[in-house]
Amino acid sequence: MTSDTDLPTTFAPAQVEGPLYQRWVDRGYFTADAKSDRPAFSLVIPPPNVTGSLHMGHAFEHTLMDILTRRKRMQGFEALWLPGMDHAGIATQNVVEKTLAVEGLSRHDLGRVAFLERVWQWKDESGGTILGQMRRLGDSVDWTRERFTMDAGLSRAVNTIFKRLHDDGLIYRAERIINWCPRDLTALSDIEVEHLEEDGELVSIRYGDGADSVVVATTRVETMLGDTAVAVHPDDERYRHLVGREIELPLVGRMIRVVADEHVDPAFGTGAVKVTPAHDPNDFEIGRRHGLDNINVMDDNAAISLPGPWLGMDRFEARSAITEELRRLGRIVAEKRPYAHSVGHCSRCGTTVEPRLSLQWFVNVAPLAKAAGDAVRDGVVTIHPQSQEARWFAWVDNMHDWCISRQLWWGHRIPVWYGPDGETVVVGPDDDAPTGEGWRQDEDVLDTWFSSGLWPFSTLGWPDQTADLEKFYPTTVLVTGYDILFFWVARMMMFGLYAMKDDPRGAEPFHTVALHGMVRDARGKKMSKSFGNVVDPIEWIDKYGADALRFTLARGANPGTDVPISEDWVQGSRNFATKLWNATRFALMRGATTQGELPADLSPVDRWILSRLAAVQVEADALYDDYEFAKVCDLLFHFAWDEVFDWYVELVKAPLEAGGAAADATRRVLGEVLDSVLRLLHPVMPFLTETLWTTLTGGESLVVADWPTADLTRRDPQAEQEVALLQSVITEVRRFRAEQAIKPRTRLAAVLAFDDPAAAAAVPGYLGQLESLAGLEPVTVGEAPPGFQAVVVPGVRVSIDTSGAIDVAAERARLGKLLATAVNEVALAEKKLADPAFTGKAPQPVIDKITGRLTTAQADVARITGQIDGLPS
RNA sequence: GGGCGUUUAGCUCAGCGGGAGAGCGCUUCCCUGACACGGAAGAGGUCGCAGGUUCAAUCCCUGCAACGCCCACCA
Repeated sequence: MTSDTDLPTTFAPAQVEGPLYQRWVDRGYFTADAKSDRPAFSLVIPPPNVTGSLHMGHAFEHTLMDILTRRKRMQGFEALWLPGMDHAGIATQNVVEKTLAVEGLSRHDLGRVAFLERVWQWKDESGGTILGQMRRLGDSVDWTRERFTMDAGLSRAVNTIFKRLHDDGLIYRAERIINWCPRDLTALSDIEVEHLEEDGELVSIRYGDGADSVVVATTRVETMLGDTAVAVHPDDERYRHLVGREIELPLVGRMIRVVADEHVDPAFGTGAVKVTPAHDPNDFEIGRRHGLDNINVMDDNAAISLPGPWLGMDRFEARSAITEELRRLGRIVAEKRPYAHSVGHCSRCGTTVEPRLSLQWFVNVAPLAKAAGDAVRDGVVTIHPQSQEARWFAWVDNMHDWCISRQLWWGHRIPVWYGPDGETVVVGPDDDAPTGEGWRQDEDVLDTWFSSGLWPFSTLGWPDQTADLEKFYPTTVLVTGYDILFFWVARMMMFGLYAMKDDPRGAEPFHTVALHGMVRDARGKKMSKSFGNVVDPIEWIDKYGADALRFTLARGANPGTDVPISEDWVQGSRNFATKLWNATRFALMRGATTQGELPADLSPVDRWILSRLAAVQVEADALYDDYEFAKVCDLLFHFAWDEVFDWYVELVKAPLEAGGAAADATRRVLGEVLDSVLRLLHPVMPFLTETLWTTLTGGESLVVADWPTADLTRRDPQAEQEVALLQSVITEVRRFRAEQAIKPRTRLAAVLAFDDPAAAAAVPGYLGQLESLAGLEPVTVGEAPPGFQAVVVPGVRVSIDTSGAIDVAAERARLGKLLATAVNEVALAEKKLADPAFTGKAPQPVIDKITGRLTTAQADVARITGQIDGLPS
């Protein structure tokens, strides 16, 4: 009766996973064919500069994408990841590769090396960031800006979009106030600036003298050197006499104008504002309106550049020095310290950002952002979960122009050339760069999000009309974290909608944005180096298996919310994996098979589990479709473990022992159920299910197997009811035994009697199961002899031979508790039903439900009372 | 300064107008020939606080509190 299985007795993930992965790759399961006539399912996988590195968050993201892809592939789609790490050709990755080369690693080590993380986290002795490191490595690595090379395809795409936007007037070069990082020596876009609440100072200074004086306040005293005006509100009576006149700027001695501008809030402070057009965005706008001069007072390092006593002094030193001097001159009217206000910091290195006038390249985002907002508003693109849409609109509808030039060492150089006579030429993808004396290319590189924003189509060969682009654009879904909604998703939307606007298939880069949360530790804390709670996914994969880690991540993946993860959970998943392994092994030993048709004549237990399977399949499909991975995992976990393994397999043991046609049928059903369960679980536990499934079915691979579809004709409410009754009989007897402290090995004789025909018809068919699962032996049907103790469930009385030796007190206590809840239930239901307000207004189904509840509760009361009365005194 | 979210069992989280759920942890019993990474039976919550709407509120509304996140050019 025991058949051979290929499964080792113990489950060792490592021995299963590596070889399988290689086999899938070798057979091309991970490549997609643009020419196939299968429907396309494509998703965008973030380039490495987006995901950062192969840390837990990356593992999480990969897990979600792979879950989607595997299921879709099984459902008959041509599934494509765009384009996977192997094709990544963006600038950052080149840097990374060179870095890895220095350490003697290759890209194939990516799975084990948290590569980019390392690059970003590098600090030299002075606390410098990546820049310093690159300079340090400069001797051994050839990566100067000029010689930097990029993937040709991406380069072409970047140049194409740049030129198109420029020619449409959507990219321009201008002097604007930008966020400047004096440490990294580069401009930053708005979202690269992190605002932090800080204790600063608010200093009120008197400008001008006598009747022509006015008090202004500032948190950045040093900028006063560049003031070119004082602004007041046009309707402010207090200052009306000053408007248009000039007053003297202290320390500097320059005469500055008093201007009237709507921007000034007369109720704030003194109602007068110092205007520094070169160091404040608001002031810059005021300056533009009034034709003021822009005086830049700092150099790239944020040291004072204005000739005078403070020349060369750092901005913060200058702040106190200048304050001191003003105080000496009696110019300071008030000082508020500490003054809490928020200050911008470089998101890369933490340095306080200096708003500063600078000549940079910008994208005019208004029309692009509007399109991005409309796409979601019009339902062309769906953001999932929907609750995140609000954030999207708030952002997209209020976006400022995007500063895209960076003074960094890596990145895609701006495709603009300047001629000796002031010419400016934007070089398109098919143009030759101008040559000759005096021509030079713009020194700056593009914001990394500029090239990343092209990802969905540049990776498909755009601007060429490739077969890939034809088939896979627009992509089906983008899976990514809510933290980069604005960084990356927004850029892809803007570029996609713009660049592909003439595409008949649709311009949007993806139809659905599925947002997930951040991976956190067991206490819900963000994983971070400083907390010391960062876990390398490889560590847990080695310890518990990739399936265990993946199942854990998937099981925590509620859309849009963060995922706490801890070793305990991974252990739990590993336990589930082991359970699956052992259960399947057992089934194989008992001859479970997937060969042949399902027999028409099945036992109620077989019909029950098939019925449940059909229900679970329907539910699982709906959840998978809705990106509800946590719920899918939960559903399948409980169906497999509780229903299939703990009940079905146990109930079926006795019939299988008995043999015959019924046993053959059950072997087939067992095979059928496992087959489907393994398929359903494959997306979330690919390695384990592949091994088990191929052994069970002899099939080639789950990767190319069909997704199971629910057979609704198998739904069988009667069988479900019957088994539910059986389960409650067994459970009640077990509970009785446990409370009576009856040794598990002790076999007790029992006699069954029935209170309703359905039970009388069903239960006698399960005497074998009652014996093995409830520890009863022998079990007969008939009149209960005196002295037997009755365990009663609705419809069935099980009289058990306890040889008079039962713990009456314990039993009385147990029954008393049951009675109390039943009595309570009756009272509650009666009260409700007696209330005309309830019966008058509640919907009929609810009333029926309560009525039904009352009936059962009343029956329970009678039943339990009878039991208590039957107890020996 | 705006906006959003969270508050349910010891921990991490589901649920969301009509009988409080899961995983882990905990208690008791059991090494029964698939599995002790297991099996069986349990304990544990006035669903943040205060009002309101409703026949009915953990679920809807209002206020409050705590925590968290995002956004922000108010000197």
